[in-house]
Amino acid sequence: MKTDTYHHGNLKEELIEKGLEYINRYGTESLSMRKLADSVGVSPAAPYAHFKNKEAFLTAVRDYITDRFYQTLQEASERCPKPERILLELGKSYVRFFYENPLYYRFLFSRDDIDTETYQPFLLFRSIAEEALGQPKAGKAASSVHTKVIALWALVHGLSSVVTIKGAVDTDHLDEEVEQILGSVAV
Amino acid sequence: MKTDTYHHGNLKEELIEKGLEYINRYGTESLSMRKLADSVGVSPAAPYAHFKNKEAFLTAVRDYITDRFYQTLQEASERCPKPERILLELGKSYVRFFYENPLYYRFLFSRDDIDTETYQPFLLFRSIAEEALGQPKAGKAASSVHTKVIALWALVHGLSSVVTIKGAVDTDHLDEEVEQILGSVAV
DNA sequence: TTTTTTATCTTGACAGTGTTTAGATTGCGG
DNA sequence: CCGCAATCTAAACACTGTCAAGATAAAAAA
Repeated sequence: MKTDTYHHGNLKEELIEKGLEYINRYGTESLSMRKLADSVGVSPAAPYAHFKNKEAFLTAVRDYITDRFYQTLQEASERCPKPERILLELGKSYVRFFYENPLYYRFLFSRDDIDTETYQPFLLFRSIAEEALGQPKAGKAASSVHTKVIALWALVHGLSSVVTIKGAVDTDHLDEEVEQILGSVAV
Repeated sequence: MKTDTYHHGNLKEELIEKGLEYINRYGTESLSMRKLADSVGVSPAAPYAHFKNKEAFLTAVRDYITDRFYQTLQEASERCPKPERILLELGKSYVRFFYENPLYYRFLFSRDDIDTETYQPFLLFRSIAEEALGQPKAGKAASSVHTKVIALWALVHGLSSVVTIKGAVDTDHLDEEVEQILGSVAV
């Protein structure tokens, strides 16, 4: 708040938010710790009191975005009244999130340490999808549900990437398009 | 070939190949023009006789990879004898290409100037998919085929991304998995 | 309260980066 | 063979990530 104090106050949070803003506007490549520090009114080395290095900072921003993403999915699933439409709503939110923030997709998935068993957005997606597709019981049924979940996930995930490519999807009617596409592969 | 000449000979090509190799081994972030120049035995500024700047160089490498990708898809489609299986074979090659070169996916699609109408791999994919799904004639049928093509593209594209995420797909039996996933959404 | 500790920030430095400029070298067309 | 254009080197610039030493202030301990 007050800018002329020696101690900034909440530098860590402000750095993350400014970084988030910058990434969504200009991308990750041109982001520099020095510019970021300067834009917050702090010396070049100040951020290193809160982050071990640039990579650690970017990880923090990624975690921040991932949280937002997770919340978006959760809200979408809670908002949907009819259980037979929940997969459609979930898919639409998934794609819309990245459509509205085109640079997030590349940024989020540019790391290689994501694990299916710990990645919260996927775990949420999976549990909802499993419920909607019918609980897996045993044997062949379970593996069939599993592949279908992966297929659906890959589909919305791919759509999120494809939607940023010019001419692929009519983004003026994004929700309808996504719904149609999801419908065309028989959810 | 001979290293001790003032003029390198084919610096441009060698830079691209070395860059390609580096990216696939260490990723794009840590790639530097100076290291690259050094690894080819040339002074730091030499690459700039062939590329306007780093971005232009990376674009050249992207184009190079995109060509390889295109050829891979084309070969897969030509290799497949049965027309009813061509979509499966195409999808498997698509995914396998990025599975074998995990860093290519991020690198290729980190630019935002891809256009559906000029991006060769997509044009190839579309023409094959349209053929396999039945030529669009007019009216509703055409738009139905179009959405299905986008859906399939998004699916294999998403799988290419998902396949690099730990635990998502059993990569020991990649082809079978992909075939099963494609089958589960009724191609 | 006063004192001590700890977290936070600044200053100054270093190596590495992209890139430009001026000049050296060389292959090639006349 | 000569001159031109392409290709390279050397030297420089601004900028980057990041570390070490010290300044400041907030929090904890006395």
